[in-house]
Amino acid sequence: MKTLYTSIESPVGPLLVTSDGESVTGVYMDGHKDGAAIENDWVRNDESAPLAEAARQLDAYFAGTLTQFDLPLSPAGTEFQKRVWQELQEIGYGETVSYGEVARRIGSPNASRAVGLANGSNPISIVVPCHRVIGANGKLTGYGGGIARKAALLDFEKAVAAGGPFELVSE
Amino acid sequence: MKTLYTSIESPVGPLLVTSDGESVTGVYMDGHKDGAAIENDWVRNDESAPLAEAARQLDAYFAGTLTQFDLPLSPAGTEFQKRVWQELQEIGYGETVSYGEVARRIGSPNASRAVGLANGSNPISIVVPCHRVIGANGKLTGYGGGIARKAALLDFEKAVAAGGPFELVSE
DNA sequence: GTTTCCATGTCCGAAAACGGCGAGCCTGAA
DNA sequence: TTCAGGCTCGCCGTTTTCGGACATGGAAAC
Repeated sequence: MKTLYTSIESPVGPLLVTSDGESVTGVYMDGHKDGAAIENDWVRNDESAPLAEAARQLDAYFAGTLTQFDLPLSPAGTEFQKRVWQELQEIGYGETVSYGEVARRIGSPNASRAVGLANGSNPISIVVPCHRVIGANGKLTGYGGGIARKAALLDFEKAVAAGGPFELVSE
Repeated sequence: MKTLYTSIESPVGPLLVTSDGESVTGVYMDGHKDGAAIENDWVRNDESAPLAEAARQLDAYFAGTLTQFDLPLSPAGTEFQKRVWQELQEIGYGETVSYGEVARRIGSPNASRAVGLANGSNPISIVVPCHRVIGANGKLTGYGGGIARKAALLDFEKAVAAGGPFELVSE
């Protein structure tokens, strides 16, 4: 099962998108914490269905015309992590939720901290909106791609949702 | 990559043989130390090439007509373990070698004890002849399938090699 | 307020324990 | 003297265990 990948441009810098040929397995920002390195046995393929579709939807997202992704996803992780990532996709566009709230929703009320970790190891940035989870006190607290990007994404989504003029600062 | 398996009868009890479809990955005795348990996602298949061939050669081995196996093998293990298992296959039929000697042969003269461990975790009994390794003082010291079986196998091989009458006690 | 604890899942590095050993010594019996 | 046990101690890869670090949050004590 070879890993396919492509790279697309975006206001937050180039995005590396990976796939197993059937589903999207990752979306990484440049300079991401876990440094998404292209492995030797990966194959660049811009036409593979999941990758092409992901590129299309990401473009639409950054144009402000798409507020909900519809892609086959299969992120690699533990049961707990997958439960968290699943739950993240229930968070509406432009909304924010606290780590503790996510913990409650998945039935582990005390695992707020573990949710933070799972959040941090989310392989599919943006599409799985880990940027919509913030501290209970309103602070952003952290983001794999850097807090600045997290803030930019949230501001952008709020502006679009409000129908107002929007701008996503490049960096 | 599903695991295929079959089971064959032998003088030392039923043998569980596993394969990845291309090579033999394991040969386990009944009541083996690491208890070769059949997993849920394994598929019984007596006709798969490697398994059918393994069954044929094992039968010949126990009949005393085969003294050298010729099978595609791919045991799962660390580099060190694979080096050890590779070396084991160089030991002639009916011969015995000490743990320390094996250690010297693979270039780690002092790793005799580690060789013992690697020996113990050999997944392909009989075909990879871990039973031919004994203590420097001549004692058998140990065997995954039980010392009695180790002794029986060695006696059997010596008798066959000597051209004399042979008998492999059933248990 | 704010400071301190604790609960919680996962990963990672370090440390320790554990063997299918073997060489070196010592003891005790032919 | 000789040699077979038996004991101790170093060797080495693997596995297990343990302790910390973290994208937190709530309760309790000051």
